[in-house]
Amino acid sequence: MQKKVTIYDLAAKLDFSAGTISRALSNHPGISQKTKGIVQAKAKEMGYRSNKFAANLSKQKSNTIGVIVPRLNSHFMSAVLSGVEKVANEAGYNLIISQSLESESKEIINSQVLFNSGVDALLVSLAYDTDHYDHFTTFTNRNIPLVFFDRVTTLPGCTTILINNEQAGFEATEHLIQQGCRKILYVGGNLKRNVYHDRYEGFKRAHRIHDLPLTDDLLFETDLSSQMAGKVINYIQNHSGKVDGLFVANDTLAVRCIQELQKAGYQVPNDIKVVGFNNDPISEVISPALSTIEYPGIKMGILAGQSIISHLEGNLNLQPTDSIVLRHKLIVRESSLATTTN
Amino acid sequence: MQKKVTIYDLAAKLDFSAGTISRALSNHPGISQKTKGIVQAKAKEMGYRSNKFAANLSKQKSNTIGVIVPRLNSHFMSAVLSGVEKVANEAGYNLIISQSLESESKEIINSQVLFNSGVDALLVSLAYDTDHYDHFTTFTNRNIPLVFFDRVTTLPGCTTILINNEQAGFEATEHLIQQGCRKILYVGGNLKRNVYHDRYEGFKRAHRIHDLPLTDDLLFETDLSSQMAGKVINYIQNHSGKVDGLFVANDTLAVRCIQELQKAGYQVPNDIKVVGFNNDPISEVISPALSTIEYPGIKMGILAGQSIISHLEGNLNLQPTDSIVLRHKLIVRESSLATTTN
DNA sequence: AATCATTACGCAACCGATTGCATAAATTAT
DNA sequence: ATAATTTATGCAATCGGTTGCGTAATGATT
Repeated sequence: MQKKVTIYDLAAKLDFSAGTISRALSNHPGISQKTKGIVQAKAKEMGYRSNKFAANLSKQKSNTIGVIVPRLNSHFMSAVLSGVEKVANEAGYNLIISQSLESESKEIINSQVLFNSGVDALLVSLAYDTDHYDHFTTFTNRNIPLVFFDRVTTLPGCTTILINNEQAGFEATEHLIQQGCRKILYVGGNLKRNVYHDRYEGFKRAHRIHDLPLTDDLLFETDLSSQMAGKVINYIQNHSGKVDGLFVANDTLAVRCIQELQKAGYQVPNDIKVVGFNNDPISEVISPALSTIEYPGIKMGILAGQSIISHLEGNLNLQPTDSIVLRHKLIVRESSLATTTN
Repeated sequence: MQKKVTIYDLAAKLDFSAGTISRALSNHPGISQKTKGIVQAKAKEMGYRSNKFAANLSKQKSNTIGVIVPRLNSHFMSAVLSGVEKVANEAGYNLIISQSLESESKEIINSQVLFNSGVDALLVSLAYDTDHYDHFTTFTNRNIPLVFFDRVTTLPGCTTILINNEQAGFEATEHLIQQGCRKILYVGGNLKRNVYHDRYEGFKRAHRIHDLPLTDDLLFETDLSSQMAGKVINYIQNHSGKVDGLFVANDTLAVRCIQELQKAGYQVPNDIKVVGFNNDPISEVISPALSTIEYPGIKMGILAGQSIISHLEGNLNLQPTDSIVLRHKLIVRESSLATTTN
């Protein structure tokens, strides 16, 4: 069990004051090069390591960014986190990551824990059922940068990072319409989450613009668990009209739906055309390959990280109330193509 | 900008000493119920929040677990992290997660940063090219629990959590042999990493036991990037013998290989049978569905978390040098089945 | 050589909570 | 009523760096 070396140990050994040691180690201009050299050499020799607790305490800054996501283990989320981590790491920030597991109460607890842990900033993607946002005021009150990504809400002074879900929903739906679909079912998540709500809005706009009647029975709200695929197919089978298109709010569920459809004897895309969302790796692997909306996870993470860090470092090239909208892209694959070419 | 409330503010308002406030808040037995009630009520009223830095500094404990993984964004890793986070969160620990991005130098830096951040324990899955392990002695010297998972090394006093890769490799290979394969190519990662090395050992053992000749040209070492799939197929095409089996060390690459094989005109499983590793979601989606080894990510995460926490809390039901081996399972799907039934 | 600027460093307060020890107050025993 | 306990609280040092301000030492200026 090695004993720890403090600046006081160094000070004693070198006959300097602790203050000088501290400044020498942090390369303060008021310390001579010679002294810095001596101190830094000795520090290395004695295996000195700065105690972050003490430093944080006196600087009132932790160099830590808190993150709350619904779950870690999705392709999209881990891509975002990977991007954030990369940027944060390069800028010398640590990441404390926690999961709300889609529960508002856990989100509240986690945000308080992170607050108490003294994070310098907080990055959040909202839980499935979050209704109130009071737990975030603690941060805004203290001027701690608060950034939302993907599943966002508009809180005064907070940056949001997302794609244009309405437009993406529109494009996906319009594409299906152009491929000949007349009865398209929207399979989404909780409509109070912007992402599912906005996509539905785009879905509706596409119907309006293309003069396609839209009834409430073409909205299927789910919790996005993969078990829902079976229910979706049941719903389709029992539906009065002949559903010929499916716009599913994530690829995982879309793929399950395709599998269930095939099991139930449907041909994709001949009987039903399907478009997913996210461009998850599985979308390229399923047969037929799934048309989807490319959703730039890593880029979103990098931008989120950069935004936060520029806030923190004061390079406010972004107004604190800014909203960053990333480009998305409809990727057309076989699952949605009309077979007019044969 | 709210001002922060300290125990001194509470002490002043309530005319107690700071020590009493501290004890009252932490439910110390030497404080009367009445006082505790008063203090806790006032603390809530004034919005008091404990300053972790100060607490950490005086307690020399951070309630934080550091994690270093090669990358966040893989199905397996995010599953593990999800499990760890769940356990840690429930036990009141924070997780600081960092990526080595498969580079030893970044792993070294990250470990030092985490050390300086005062993590109470460190959980590591090694980078692709890590050769030396000196950067971990800082932790063992200070009796900071160090746990390796999946990509492990044996360091004195460290727990490792993994599956029996040798046996898994054996089973996968034996299965291919039993399905009639005679020339099986092992497509693995860096052989100095236990996981790829051990699977190769199992691969060899299966050959020995089944009296199948094994030559060095049946080992294809890769960096596991998906671009390698093309090279694997080239290699197969130019190979003197007719390769009829493929054992690939992860599903992502295995799926790419299947796709490339199909592009090149091979029939899977008729011409070449394929077994992957990890039971990634894509393995069920590809056609033909990919045989693979089930690899319990979340469970591994949960166990890793529990192991660390029991170390920290002193419930040493595990000897510090213990190694935890999780059960794996060969999942047979179409990609490896002999078509004897038709 | 005397004066003025710089430069290099030390002093000591501070960040906020924890905790061993001492003491005062309340309770019980004699 | 007094001594012996028990209970409740205060005191003050401690954790390890950081930083504003003051001063000594060095060098430049005339």
